[in-house]
Amino acid sequence: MIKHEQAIETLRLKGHRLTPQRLIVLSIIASSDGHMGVDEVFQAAKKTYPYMDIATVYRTLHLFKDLGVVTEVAIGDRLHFELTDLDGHHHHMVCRACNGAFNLSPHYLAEFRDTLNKEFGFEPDLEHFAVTGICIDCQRSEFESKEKQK
Amino acid sequence: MIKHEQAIETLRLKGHRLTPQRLIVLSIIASSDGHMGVDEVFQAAKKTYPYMDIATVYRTLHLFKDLGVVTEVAIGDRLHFELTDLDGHHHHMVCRACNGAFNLSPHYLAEFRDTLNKEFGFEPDLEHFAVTGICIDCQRSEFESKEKQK
DNA sequence: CATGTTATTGCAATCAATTGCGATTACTAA
DNA sequence: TTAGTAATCGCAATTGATTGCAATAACATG
Repeated sequence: MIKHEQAIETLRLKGHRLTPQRLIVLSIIASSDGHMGVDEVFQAAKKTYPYMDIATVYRTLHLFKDLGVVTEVAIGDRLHFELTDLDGHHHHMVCRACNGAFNLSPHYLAEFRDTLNKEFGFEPDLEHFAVTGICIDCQRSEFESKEKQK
Repeated sequence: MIKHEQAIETLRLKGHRLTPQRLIVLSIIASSDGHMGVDEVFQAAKKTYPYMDIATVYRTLHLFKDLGVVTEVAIGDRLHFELTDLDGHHHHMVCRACNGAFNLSPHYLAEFRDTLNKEFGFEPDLEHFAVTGICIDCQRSEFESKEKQK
Protein backbone atom coordinates (compact mmCIF):
# COMPACT_ATOMS: atom_id res chain seq x y z
CA MET A 1 0.00 0.00 0.00
CA ILE A 2 2.98 2.33 -0.48
CA LYS A 3 1.48 3.37 -3.81
CA HIS A 4 -1.54 4.69 -2.00
CA GLU A 5 0.55 6.96 0.27
CA GLN A 6 2.69 8.12 -2.64
CA ALA A 7 -0.39 9.09 -4.58
CA ILE A 8 -1.72 11.15 -1.67
CA GLU A 9 1.64 12.86 -1.34
CA THR A 10 1.60 13.64 -5.08
CA LEU A 11 -1.83 15.23 -4.74
CA ARG A 12 -0.73 17.38 -1.81
CA LEU A 13 2.55 18.46 -3.44
CA LYS A 14 0.81 19.65 -6.59
CA GLY A 15 -1.62 21.69 -4.52
CA HIS A 16 -4.69 19.54 -4.97
CA ARG A 17 -7.11 19.09 -2.09
CA LEU A 18 -7.52 15.83 -0.28
CA THR A 19 -11.26 15.44 -0.44
CA PRO A 20 -13.03 12.32 0.82
CA GLN A 21 -14.24 11.68 -2.74
CA ARG A 22 -10.69 11.56 -4.02
CA LEU A 23 -9.46 9.34 -1.23
CA ILE A 24 -12.35 6.94 -1.80
CA VAL A 25 -11.77 6.69 -5.55
CA LEU A 26 -8.07 6.20 -4.92
CA SER A 27 -8.58 3.41 -2.41
CA ILE A 28 -11.04 1.66 -4.72
CA ILE A 29 -8.62 1.73 -7.63
CA ALA A 30 -5.75 0.73 -5.35
CA SER A 31 -7.59 -2.22 -3.87
CA SER A 32 -8.42 -3.64 -7.29
CA ASP A 33 -5.59 -5.47 -8.99
CA GLY A 34 -6.83 -5.19 -12.58
CA HIS A 35 -8.43 -2.29 -14.46
CA MET A 36 -11.87 -1.06 -13.50
CA GLY A 37 -14.65 0.45 -15.57
CA VAL A 38 -15.81 3.93 -14.58
CA ASP A 39 -19.24 2.71 -13.51
CA GLU A 40 -17.64 -0.06 -11.46
CA VAL A 41 -15.67 2.58 -9.57
CA PHE A 42 -18.79 4.73 -9.22
CA GLN A 43 -20.92 1.90 -7.80
CA ALA A 44 -18.20 0.91 -5.34
CA ALA A 45 -17.71 4.51 -4.26
CA LYS A 46 -21.43 5.02 -3.63
CA LYS A 47 -21.34 2.23 -1.07
CA THR A 48 -19.03 4.14 1.25
CA TYR A 49 -20.15 7.61 0.18
CA PRO A 50 -23.75 7.65 -1.06
CA TYR A 51 -23.63 11.25 -2.35
CA MET A 52 -20.88 10.43 -4.80
CA ASP A 53 -21.60 11.81 -8.26
CA ILE A 54 -20.56 10.18 -11.53
CA ALA A 55 -19.13 13.53 -12.73
CA THR A 56 -16.86 13.59 -9.70
CA VAL A 57 -15.66 10.08 -10.49
CA TYR A 58 -14.78 11.15 -14.02
CA ARG A 59 -13.07 14.33 -12.85
CA THR A 60 -11.16 12.48 -10.18
CA LEU A 61 -10.00 9.74 -12.52
CA HIS A 62 -8.88 12.33 -15.07
CA LEU A 63 -6.99 14.22 -12.39
CA PHE A 64 -5.28 11.02 -11.28
CA LYS A 65 -4.47 10.27 -14.89
CA ASP A 66 -2.89 13.70 -15.40
CA LEU A 67 -0.85 13.19 -12.25
CA GLY A 68 0.23 9.79 -13.52
CA VAL A 69 -1.34 8.02 -10.54
CA VAL A 70 -3.69 5.95 -12.67
CA THR A 71 -3.52 4.78 -16.26
CA GLU A 72 -6.40 4.98 -18.70
CA VAL A 73 -7.09 1.98 -20.92
CA ALA A 74 -9.82 1.75 -23.56
CA ILE A 75 -11.47 -1.66 -23.21
CA GLY A 76 -14.01 -2.16 -25.96
CA ASP A 77 -15.49 1.32 -26.28
CA ARG A 78 -15.44 2.10 -22.56
CA LEU A 79 -12.76 3.72 -20.49
CA HIS A 80 -11.06 1.68 -17.78
CA PHE A 81 -8.52 2.77 -15.19
CA GLU A 82 -5.83 1.02 -13.21
CA LEU A 83 -3.25 2.12 -10.68
CA THR A 84 -0.10 3.03 -12.59
CA ASP A 85 2.43 0.26 -12.22
CA LEU A 86 5.75 2.07 -12.20
CA ASP A 87 7.86 -1.06 -11.90
CA GLY A 88 6.07 -3.26 -14.38
CA HIS A 89 4.93 -0.64 -16.86
CA HIS A 90 3.03 -2.30 -19.67
CA HIS A 91 0.72 -1.80 -22.62
CA HIS A 92 -2.43 -3.73 -23.49
CA MET A 93 -3.73 -6.04 -26.16
CA VAL A 94 -7.53 -6.07 -25.95
CA CYS A 95 -9.52 -8.83 -27.61
CA ARG A 96 -12.55 -7.45 -29.41
CA ALA A 97 -14.36 -10.80 -29.13
CA CYS A 98 -14.04 -11.57 -25.41
CA ASN A 99 -12.93 -8.10 -24.21
CA GLY A 100 -10.03 -9.75 -22.40
CA ALA A 101 -6.98 -7.56 -21.82
CA PHE A 102 -3.45 -8.92 -22.05
CA ASN A 103 -0.35 -7.10 -20.94
CA LEU A 104 2.31 -6.17 -23.45
CA SER A 105 5.84 -5.27 -22.48
CA PRO A 106 6.96 -1.82 -23.70
CA HIS A 107 9.95 -3.15 -25.56
CA TYR A 108 7.68 -4.37 -28.33
CA LEU A 109 6.97 -0.74 -29.16
CA ALA A 110 10.40 0.77 -28.68
CA GLU A 111 11.50 0.19 -32.24
CA PHE A 112 8.28 1.59 -33.66
CA ARG A 113 8.73 4.78 -31.65
CA ASP A 114 12.32 5.15 -32.81
CA THR A 115 11.32 4.78 -36.43
CA LEU A 116 8.61 7.46 -36.27
CA ASN A 117 11.03 9.74 -34.49
CA LYS A 118 13.84 9.39 -36.97
CA GLU A 119 11.78 9.29 -40.14
CA PHE A 120 9.18 11.96 -39.41
CA GLY A 121 10.26 13.73 -36.24
CA PHE A 122 6.95 12.55 -34.82
CA GLU A 123 6.84 11.81 -31.10
CA PRO A 124 4.04 9.27 -30.59
CA ASP A 125 2.04 8.93 -27.38
CA LEU A 126 2.73 5.32 -26.54
CA GLU A 127 2.75 5.53 -22.75
CA HIS A 128 -0.67 3.97 -22.48
CA PHE A 129 -0.89 2.19 -25.77
CA ALA A 130 -3.63 -0.36 -26.34
CA VAL A 131 -4.23 -2.31 -29.52
CA THR A 132 -7.44 -4.21 -30.25
CA GLY A 133 -7.55 -7.49 -32.11
CA ILE A 134 -8.46 -11.13 -31.65
CA CYS A 135 -6.76 -13.25 -29.01
CA ILE A 136 -5.60 -16.77 -29.70
CA ASP A 137 -8.51 -18.42 -27.88
CA CYS A 138 -11.15 -16.44 -29.73
CA GLN A 139 -9.45 -17.13 -33.06
CA ARG A 140 -9.81 -20.82 -32.26
CA SER A 141 -13.49 -20.65 -31.28
CA GLU A 142 -14.19 -18.46 -34.30
CA PHE A 143 -12.64 -21.15 -36.49
CA GLU A 144 -14.61 -23.90 -34.77
CA SER A 145 -17.96 -22.14 -35.15
CA LYS A 146 -17.25 -21.70 -38.84
CA GLU A 147 -16.45 -25.40 -39.15
CA LYS A 148 -19.74 -26.27 -37.48
CA GLN A 149 -21.72 -24.31 -40.05
CA LYS A 150 -20.57 -26.56 -42.86
CA MET B 1 -14.68 9.38 -59.84
CA ILE B 2 -14.36 5.65 -60.55
CA LYS B 3 -14.33 5.09 -56.78
CA HIS B 4 -17.78 6.55 -56.55
CA GLU B 5 -19.20 4.09 -59.11
CA GLN B 6 -17.38 1.18 -57.50
CA ALA B 7 -18.85 2.02 -54.13
CA ILE B 8 -22.38 2.11 -55.56
CA GLU B 9 -21.78 -1.24 -57.19
CA THR B 10 -20.54 -2.66 -53.87
CA LEU B 11 -23.70 -1.48 -52.15
CA ARG B 12 -25.93 -3.06 -54.78
CA LEU B 13 -24.03 -6.35 -54.86
CA LYS B 14 -24.29 -6.81 -51.11
CA GLY B 15 -28.03 -6.22 -51.28
CA HIS B 16 -28.13 -2.76 -49.77
CA ARG B 17 -30.58 -0.20 -51.05
CA LEU B 18 -29.48 2.85 -52.95
CA THR B 19 -31.26 5.54 -51.01
CA PRO B 20 -30.79 9.25 -51.74
CA GLN B 21 -29.32 9.65 -48.24
CA ARG B 22 -26.59 7.12 -48.98
CA LEU B 23 -25.78 8.57 -52.36
CA ILE B 24 -25.52 12.04 -50.89
CA VAL B 25 -23.22 10.98 -48.06
CA LEU B 26 -21.10 9.04 -50.52
CA SER B 27 -20.74 11.95 -52.92
CA ILE B 28 -19.84 14.29 -50.07
CA ILE B 29 -17.10 11.98 -48.81
CA ALA B 30 -15.91 11.35 -52.35
CA SER B 31 -15.69 15.02 -53.24
CA SER B 32 -13.55 15.79 -50.21
CA ASP B 33 -9.93 14.84 -50.54
CA GLY B 34 -9.09 14.62 -46.83
CA HIS B 35 -11.04 13.17 -43.92
CA MET B 36 -14.26 14.77 -42.77
CA GLY B 37 -15.84 15.03 -39.34
CA VAL B 38 -19.30 13.53 -38.94
CA ASP B 39 -20.93 16.89 -38.36
CA GLU B 40 -19.16 18.30 -41.41
CA VAL B 41 -20.75 15.54 -43.49
CA PHE B 42 -24.11 16.13 -41.83
CA GLN B 43 -24.10 19.87 -42.49
CA ALA B 44 -23.09 19.38 -46.10
CA ALA B 45 -25.77 16.72 -46.58
CA LYS B 46 -28.52 18.93 -45.18
CA LYS B 47 -27.82 21.47 -47.88
CA THR B 48 -28.92 19.13 -50.66
CA TYR B 49 -31.35 17.09 -48.52
CA PRO B 50 -32.81 19.14 -45.65
CA TYR B 51 -34.54 16.16 -43.98
CA MET B 52 -31.23 14.40 -43.43
CA ASP B 53 -30.91 13.10 -39.88
CA ILE B 54 -27.65 12.82 -37.95
CA ALA B 55 -28.50 9.21 -37.04
CA THR B 56 -28.72 8.37 -40.72
CA VAL B 57 -25.32 9.93 -41.31
CA TYR B 58 -23.82 7.77 -38.57
CA ARG B 59 -25.56 4.63 -39.82
CA THR B 60 -24.52 5.33 -43.38
CA LEU B 61 -20.90 5.99 -42.47
CA HIS B 62 -20.77 2.81 -40.41
CA LEU B 63 -22.27 0.84 -43.26
CA PHE B 64 -19.70 2.27 -45.63
CA LYS B 65 -17.01 1.45 -43.14
CA ASP B 66 -18.15 -2.17 -42.85
CA LEU B 67 -18.19 -2.41 -46.64
CA GLY B 68 -14.69 -1.00 -46.75
CA VAL B 69 -15.84 2.00 -48.79
CA VAL B 70 -14.74 4.54 -46.21
CA THR B 71 -12.13 4.44 -43.48
CA GLU B 72 -12.71 5.65 -39.94
CA VAL B 73 -10.01 7.74 -38.30
CA ALA B 74 -10.09 9.12 -34.75
CA ILE B 75 -8.91 12.74 -34.92
CA GLY B 76 -8.65 14.16 -31.43
CA ASP B 77 -11.65 12.60 -29.74
CA ARG B 78 -13.96 12.83 -32.73
CA LEU B 79 -14.54 10.34 -35.50
CA HIS B 80 -13.56 11.29 -39.03
CA PHE B 81 -14.11 9.43 -42.27
CA GLU B 82 -12.38 9.36 -45.61
CA LEU B 83 -12.87 7.45 -48.85
CA THR B 84 -10.81 4.26 -48.62
CA ASP B 85 -7.70 4.62 -50.73
CA LEU B 86 -7.13 1.12 -52.08
CA ASP B 87 -3.96 1.98 -53.96
CA GLY B 88 -2.26 4.08 -51.35
CA HIS B 89 -3.52 2.42 -48.19
CA HIS B 90 -2.12 4.21 -45.20
CA HIS B 91 -2.32 4.77 -41.46
CA HIS B 92 -2.31 8.07 -39.59
CA MET B 93 -0.20 10.00 -37.17
CA VAL B 94 -2.38 12.62 -35.51
CA CYS B 95 -0.82 15.58 -33.71
CA ARG B 96 -2.56 16.26 -30.42
CA ALA B 97 -1.42 19.89 -30.48
CA CYS B 98 -2.54 21.02 -33.95
CA ASN B 99 -4.86 18.07 -34.77
CA GLY B 100 -3.03 17.68 -38.05
CA ALA B 101 -3.09 14.20 -39.58
CA PHE B 102 -0.09 12.74 -41.40
CA ASN B 103 -0.15 9.59 -43.48
CA LEU B 104 1.91 6.59 -42.44
CA SER B 105 2.78 3.79 -44.81
CA PRO B 106 1.66 0.34 -43.62
CA HIS B 107 5.11 -1.17 -43.77
CA TYR B 108 6.00 0.65 -40.55
CA LEU B 109 3.56 -1.61 -38.75
CA ALA B 110 4.21 -4.89 -40.51
CA GLU B 111 6.93 -5.98 -38.15
CA PHE B 112 4.91 -5.10 -35.07
CA ARG B 113 2.02 -7.23 -36.31
CA ASP B 114 4.32 -10.16 -37.02
CA THR B 115 5.79 -10.01 -33.54
CA LEU B 116 2.42 -10.04 -31.79
CA ASN B 117 1.33 -12.89 -33.99
CA LYS B 118 4.34 -15.06 -33.33
CA GLU B 119 4.81 -14.28 -29.66
CA PHE B 120 1.21 -14.23 -28.44
CA GLY B 121 -0.94 -15.56 -31.28
CA PHE B 122 -2.65 -12.16 -31.11
CA GLU B 123 -4.02 -10.78 -34.37
CA PRO B 124 -4.10 -6.99 -33.97
CA ASP B 125 -6.55 -4.72 -35.80
CA LEU B 126 -4.14 -2.46 -37.61
CA GLU B 127 -6.10 -1.82 -40.80
CA HIS B 128 -7.05 1.66 -39.71
CA PHE B 129 -4.39 2.34 -37.17
CA ALA B 130 -3.89 5.87 -35.88
CA VAL B 131 -1.36 6.98 -33.32
CA THR B 132 -1.50 10.33 -31.55
CA GLY B 133 1.56 12.34 -30.61
CA ILE B 134 3.29 15.61 -31.32
CA CYS B 135 4.37 16.53 -34.83
CA ILE B 136 7.73 18.09 -35.57
CA ASP B 137 6.33 21.58 -36.03
CA CYS B 138 4.46 21.58 -32.75
CA GLN B 139 7.49 20.24 -30.93
CA ARG B 140 9.39 23.22 -32.22
CA SER B 141 6.79 25.80 -31.21
CA GLU B 142 6.39 24.11 -27.83
CA PHE B 143 10.14 24.48 -27.34
CA GLU B 144 10.07 28.12 -28.42
CA SER B 145 7.24 29.06 -26.10
CA LYS B 146 9.14 27.50 -23.22
CA GLU B 147 12.23 29.50 -24.15
CA LYS B 148 10.19 32.69 -24.15
CA GLN B 149 9.05 32.13 -20.60
CA LYS B 150 12.62 32.38 -19.29
C1' DC C 1 -47.17 -0.67 -63.89
C1' DA C 2 -49.06 -2.15 -59.48
C1' DT C 3 -48.19 -4.53 -55.24
C1' DG C 4 -45.97 -6.69 -51.29
C1' DT C 5 -41.94 -7.32 -48.53
C1' DT C 6 -38.47 -5.67 -45.89
C1' DA C 7 -34.58 -2.52 -45.46
C1' DT C 8 -34.14 2.01 -44.18
C1' DT C 9 -35.41 6.39 -42.36
C1' DG C 10 -36.77 10.05 -39.00
C1' DC C 11 -37.77 10.93 -34.55
C1' DA C 12 -37.24 10.57 -29.83
C1' DA C 13 -35.11 8.34 -26.19
C1' DT C 14 -30.91 6.76 -24.41
C1' DC C 15 -25.98 6.11 -23.20
C1' DA C 16 -21.24 7.38 -21.82
C1' DA C 17 -18.82 11.31 -21.02
C1' DT C 18 -18.25 16.32 -20.26
C1' DT C 19 -19.27 20.95 -18.69
C1' DG C 20 -21.43 25.35 -16.53
C1' DC C 21 -22.69 27.05 -12.37
C1' DG C 22 -24.11 28.04 -7.75
C1' DA C 23 -23.29 25.85 -3.22
C1' DT C 24 -20.00 23.71 -0.37
C1' DT C 25 -15.69 22.73 1.85
C1' DA C 26 -10.58 21.97 2.26
C1' DC C 27 -6.98 24.54 3.19
C1' DT C 28 -4.24 29.11 4.30
C1' DA C 29 -3.04 32.60 6.92
C1' DA C 30 -4.17 35.73 10.41
C1' DT D 1 -9.49 28.95 16.35
C1' DT D 2 -11.62 31.50 13.02
C1' DA D 3 -12.54 33.70 9.03
C1' DG D 4 -11.48 34.23 3.86
C1' DT D 5 -10.90 32.28 -0.66
C1' DA D 6 -10.33 29.39 -4.19
C1' DA D 7 -10.74 24.56 -5.39
C1' DT D 8 -14.05 21.16 -5.61
C1' DC D 9 -18.57 19.13 -5.55
C1' DG D 10 -23.37 18.01 -6.82
C1' DC D 11 -26.73 18.85 -9.93
C1' DA D 12 -28.59 19.64 -14.27
C1' DA D 13 -27.84 20.48 -18.88
C1' DT D 14 -25.17 19.31 -22.90
C1' DT D 15 -22.40 16.75 -26.26
C1' DG D 16 -21.21 13.03 -29.53
C1' DA D 17 -22.81 8.75 -30.63
C1' DT D 18 -26.21 4.89 -30.60
C1' DT D 19 -30.66 2.54 -30.58
C1' DG D 20 -35.89 1.21 -30.49
C1' DC D 21 -39.71 1.74 -33.07
C1' DA D 22 -43.37 3.12 -36.10
C1' DA D 23 -43.71 5.22 -40.70
C1' DT D 24 -41.78 5.25 -45.18
C1' DA D 25 -39.84 3.94 -49.49
C1' DA D 26 -36.57 0.95 -52.41
C1' DC D 27 -36.63 -2.94 -54.86
C1' DA D 28 -38.28 -7.64 -56.61
C1' DT D 29 -41.91 -9.97 -58.46
C1' DG D 30 -45.89 -10.79 -60.94
